Amino acid sequence: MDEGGNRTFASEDEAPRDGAGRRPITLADVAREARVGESTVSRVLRSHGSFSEKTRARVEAAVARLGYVPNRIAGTLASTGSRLIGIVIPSLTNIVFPDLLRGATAALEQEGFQSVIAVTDYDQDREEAVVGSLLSWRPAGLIVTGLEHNPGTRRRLIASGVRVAELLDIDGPGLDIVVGYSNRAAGETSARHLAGRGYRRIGYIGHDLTKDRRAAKRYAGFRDALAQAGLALAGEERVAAPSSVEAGRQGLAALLARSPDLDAAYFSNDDMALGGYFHCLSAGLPVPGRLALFGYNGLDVGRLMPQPLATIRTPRVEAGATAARLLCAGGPATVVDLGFELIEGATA
Amino acid sequence: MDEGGNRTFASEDEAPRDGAGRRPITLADVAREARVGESTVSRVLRSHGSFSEKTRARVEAAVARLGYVPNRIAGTLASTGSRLIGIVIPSLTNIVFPDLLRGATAALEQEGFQSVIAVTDYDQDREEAVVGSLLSWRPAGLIVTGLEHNPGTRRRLIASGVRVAELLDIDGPGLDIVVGYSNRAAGETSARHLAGRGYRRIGYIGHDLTKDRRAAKRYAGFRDALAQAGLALAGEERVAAPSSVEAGRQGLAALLARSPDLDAAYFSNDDMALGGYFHCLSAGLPVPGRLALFGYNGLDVGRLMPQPLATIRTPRVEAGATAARLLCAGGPATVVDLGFELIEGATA
DNA sequence: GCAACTTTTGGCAGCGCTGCCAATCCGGAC
DNA sequence: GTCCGGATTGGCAGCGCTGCCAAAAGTTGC
Repeated sequence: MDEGGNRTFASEDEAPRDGAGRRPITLADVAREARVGESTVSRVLRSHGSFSEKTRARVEAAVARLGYVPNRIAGTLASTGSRLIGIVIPSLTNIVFPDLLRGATAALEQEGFQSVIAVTDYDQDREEAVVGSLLSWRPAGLIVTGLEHNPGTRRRLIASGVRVAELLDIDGPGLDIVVGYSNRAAGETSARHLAGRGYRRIGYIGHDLTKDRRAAKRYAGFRDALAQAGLALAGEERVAAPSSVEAGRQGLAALLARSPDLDAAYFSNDDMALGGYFHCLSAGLPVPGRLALFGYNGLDVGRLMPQPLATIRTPRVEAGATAARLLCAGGPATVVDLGFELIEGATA
Repeated sequence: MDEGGNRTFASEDEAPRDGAGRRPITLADVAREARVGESTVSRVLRSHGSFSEKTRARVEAAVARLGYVPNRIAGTLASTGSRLIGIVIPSLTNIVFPDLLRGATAALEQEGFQSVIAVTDYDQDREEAVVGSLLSWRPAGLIVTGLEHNPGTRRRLIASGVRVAELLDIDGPGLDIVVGYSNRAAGETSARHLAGRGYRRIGYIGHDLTKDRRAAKRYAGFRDALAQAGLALAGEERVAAPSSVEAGRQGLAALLARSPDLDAAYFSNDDMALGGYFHCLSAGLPVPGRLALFGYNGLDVGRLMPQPLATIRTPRVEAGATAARLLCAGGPATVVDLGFELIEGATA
């Protein structure tokens, strides 16, 4: 039945069992060992249907004796649903997405699901490709980030008939389940906060907004709310790179070089803001006396800075967990607004 | 041939096609549509075996027309290898592991593999459970973290016959492929560096070492090298929590309260060290004049602090990528020492 | 035009498991 | 002892795809 060292085998039943490379052990082997039918083994292993206690013991003993590991590939093919959830995130560099994963995998595990992840690098074409790739595993559901997808992605998602949860944004129409918060409102809240505190010459330091649509929405909300307060951005710097501490530090330095008279800086993310804070420390700029700083996301690190960072805390872990639970539960399409929280901190 | 409002269907072949919920489209549908055999479609889709250009075009047109998505579950069951790699990491909170994932998923994608991830929360029993769960997907390989596993996990890994890569540690015997660096040597290097700079009253601030075996190895190496230099730890603080900025900040504060005369602090991780740095800033302790700080991992944030953090840079992304490539390549068992790099920084 | 190949193609038996259905067993009730 | 209904159990047809093998279609050389 397979490459047998140099003995020969009278019947397939005598072929060497697994252990480390031989014929894999199957449900049929367990059934034979336990002297019951295959369906009985299947029922016992899934605790589904009825069987006697004696049978259960027999089967479990056989499983242990043979070291049987069920083959979920076969199980999934034979049954319908797959107990796999695909998760598509733009990046693993920004801690925001591991947070989301964390919430999702924890909730999925409780429900007995497994997650397959894919990373898009904020590229919509890659998103389309990885969505296709994930769909080929016939997942029970898909978690994607944001509401903006290119037409091919939308088409695939819709055509697949798979439940989809779109995360971390609710500013726009969703396909099915939407879990997140309003980035636009977060931007507005940030602007109102800074304006309310009396800052007038406010600058913006952001990363690549064409790729990060949620950051673009915060930016738009921020500008609009400033305008309502009779203000305009006193300067801005877009770093053509993903959000990072370094981008924030260099961005603020560059912006101050051009517009030295800013009194506040709004960053597209907390890690950018932390970079800005480091710049202020290095340059000897008192915060917030000389320059106020405001971030976004509410990372732990901001809370622990000598002066806690003024920011917006977003429920990322909760979003992942909520989406996972909704997907598993299989209810109707919904939009869940988890909201966000203004953290006043001490830097603005 | 596809979704027809409320007609009835003469034969199963006329049953409504997918679109959003009907009978899923299969390879057989594509074959019929393209008027070729199923195996021909399969060959074209996998670019495997030979077929004419004309046939390729016909098949691709049919695929596009029907919106066919191959079913990898069925494909995997029918063929042998699964093009899935399971990745087991202890945590998603510490950026180290997303880094590892990043390297691995990027390399895997190039090879046409997909990754399934599972998180253990530094718990060996959970590791055993998730390894079992991942093995049931019959992955082509498994990436796990560290060399320490409980007996059940080892048994399963060995019995499965699946290739395994153990990452981020090379201090001990491995099962198959081992990719990483010596944590012990990193601890030693750190101690020698501090001792060489003339620090004499060195304290240690660490997180939960019973769970994080690699941190424990660094700690052991650090103590041993100090001893060789005729020194001993002048104090230590173990925070009973995972590594975090907060743990570092509180840990250093607590340690200094007990041992105010320390001249240097060695942290189990960079995020702990960053917390320590924040404490120094808040408490007005000059760094490194009053207290030197030394971390581990070489996170970006350390490089961008007003005074770059003295630390050890570890090749985490590279480790993930290397392991992924080795697993896909299928060579012999090996140990790959990627080494680490001392970053002198300005805090020690 | 034909033999000898090579390329292209189709048919079909599984891969290992689950779902359905029929068979068997068991414990009263009669 | 017999009959009945529910609890257990086994058999077997797929799930959708790939691998193998043989058939069909082209090619080339004479």
